[in-house]
Amino acid sequence: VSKAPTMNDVAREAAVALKTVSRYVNGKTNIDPVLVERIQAAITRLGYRRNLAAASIRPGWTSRTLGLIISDVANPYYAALTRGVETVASANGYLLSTASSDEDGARHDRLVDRMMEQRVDGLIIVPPRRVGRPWASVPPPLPPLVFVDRPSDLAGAHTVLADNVGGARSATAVLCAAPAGRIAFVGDSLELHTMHERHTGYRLALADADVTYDRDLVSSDAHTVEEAARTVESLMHTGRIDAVFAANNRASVGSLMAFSTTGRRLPLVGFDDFEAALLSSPAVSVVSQDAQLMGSTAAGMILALLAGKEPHPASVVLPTELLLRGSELR
Amino acid sequence: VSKAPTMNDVAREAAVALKTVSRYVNGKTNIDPVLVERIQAAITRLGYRRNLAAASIRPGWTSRTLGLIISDVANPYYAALTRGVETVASANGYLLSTASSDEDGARHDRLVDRMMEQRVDGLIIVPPRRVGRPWASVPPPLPPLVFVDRPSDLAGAHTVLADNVGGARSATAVLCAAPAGRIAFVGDSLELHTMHERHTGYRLALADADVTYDRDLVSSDAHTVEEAARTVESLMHTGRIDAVFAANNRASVGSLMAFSTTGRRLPLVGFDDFEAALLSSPAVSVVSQDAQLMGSTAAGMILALLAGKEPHPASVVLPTELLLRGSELR
DNA sequence: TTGTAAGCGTTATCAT
DNA sequence: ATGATAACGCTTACAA
Repeated sequence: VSKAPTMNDVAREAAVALKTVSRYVNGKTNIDPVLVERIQAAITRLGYRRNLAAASIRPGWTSRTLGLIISDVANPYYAALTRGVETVASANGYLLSTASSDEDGARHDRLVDRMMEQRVDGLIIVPPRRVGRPWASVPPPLPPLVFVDRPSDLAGAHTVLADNVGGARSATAVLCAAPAGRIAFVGDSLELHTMHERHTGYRLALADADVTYDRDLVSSDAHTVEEAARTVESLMHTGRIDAVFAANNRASVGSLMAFSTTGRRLPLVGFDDFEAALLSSPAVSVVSQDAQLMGSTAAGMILALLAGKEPHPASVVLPTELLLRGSELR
Repeated sequence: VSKAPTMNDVAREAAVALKTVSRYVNGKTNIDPVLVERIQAAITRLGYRRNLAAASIRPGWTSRTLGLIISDVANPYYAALTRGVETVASANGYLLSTASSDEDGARHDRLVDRMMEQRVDGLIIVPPRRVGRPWASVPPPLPPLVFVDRPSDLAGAHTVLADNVGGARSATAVLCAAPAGRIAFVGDSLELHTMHERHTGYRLALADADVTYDRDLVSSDAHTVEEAARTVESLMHTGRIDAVFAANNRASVGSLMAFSTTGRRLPLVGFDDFEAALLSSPAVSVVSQDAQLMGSTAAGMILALLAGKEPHPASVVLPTELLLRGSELR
């Protein structure tokens, strides 16, 4: 591995001044065509590639790199979000540094520090469940920051969220519409922001339909598909539920498994779409959230901030869509 | 947004020389404890963060950043691969720049150039379907390079592939084992390396079982789930097939849809695992490939190269695993 | 142990 | 239009 040729090498090879090469490389037009020819030739002869890292340390210059910290790329939801960010970034000439925090605050903080040290131009962040250091304690200057999927502890921060309350409310409302009563809420811990919101939507829909809220129908410890399946099964055995609102896709899949083992199905609507939803019969109705749009929206806000514009609105709540496919029916 | 404090600012604030701050920041031990104290204080007071981009342009220094170019992060397979790379990179203090080529050669080449200009230390690459410029035409020096999932046109390149031939062979063999005859191959274009290999495995298994190869049972235009479903349906209507080898997960899902619409199922084994596989009954047997392991293996090879070691072996073919879940039976 | 000075590859100022 | 020369923030000989 030899050393990469520098702009200086090109200048020497083309017998012009360093600055002229710089001008050429930066697309300046006022250059003698003869010299352009010589420079062009020297560049291809030497195989010169500009060093953007070196250029970025000049005042007023940037790395043209965005940072994205999510919880786990392997999760399809965050993968889609990543794609959204990437598409916008790339279309605007930005590279994207990605990293997964695994919901760990300390790890998350380390990644933030690392990206700031690398001088990314902007940071898009999914706050981890187990939060770490408060944002207020991070010394300025901070790069443009946008939080996605969950709110952050930073006051007045730019945020892109999904309408968890509205989505859960409409899903539950559909289940209420059938002339039946008891609708189970199956999900993860209510300490999680999204779960809390979906639970709120669930309660609002019940209230809308004059159904009394029953704490015993709410299960918030379905962390895995298997746990969700067991939960739904036991709720079905008690015979006290007539329908299921699955508050995340693990709960949806768990419900399907419970239906399959008990040989009996109940009306079901899930939150967040999943691949298998179309394959079961009836197909599973879901509240779908557009993760990719979330990502591209966040990236757009970062770009606005980088352009010196304050994005309007400062924060966004993206609507969800209720996809009725049959499973909501009795 | 004020200007970030520099090492010089810290030196002035702590009333020491620039070099001493540099020593401290780089973890050198031989520093007067009194000065350490002063420097530490100045750093927190000013909120100093080192500028890694600036450090990286010094000779012998690197950006400690890896680049990863895949076809699409939103594809669960590549998302898993990304996670594998990311985990290893992050554990070794490397940041990861990711980008999707969308299988487009020109786009891919642009991303490669961009990452090389940004001076990433190493590049992990999934060659796009519609290839662009040959690697031999890229002027040196090239960073350490590892190709994943598909072979590249670069002679002697380090590569990490899945055992597509072996996986398809074992899957087809299982279907041959049942005392039946005609096994359909449903997949995408055979021009794709992975498809070609899986088709080869399919043929080898047929030969192993003394079953004659019938070109009419091979469909290589199932680009989408819907197309695959239609293909399988029409094959079933002709009544000429007794089993299906689905050569990718779109074909697997399409087969399930065809079974559902025709109300009749055939023995089925798919290539590449998918979420819905466990939900259908019987559960779908698949050849599973460990994309995450592929990513971590590739990252490990890059790290070896960066450490000056030649990785052994220079290229890897990762085994696949045949997961029998019931759908392979009559 | 600490400081001075040079230099990494680039861009910007300001003469020419 | 072109070219010396000085930055940018950092590390490292080399001197003190």
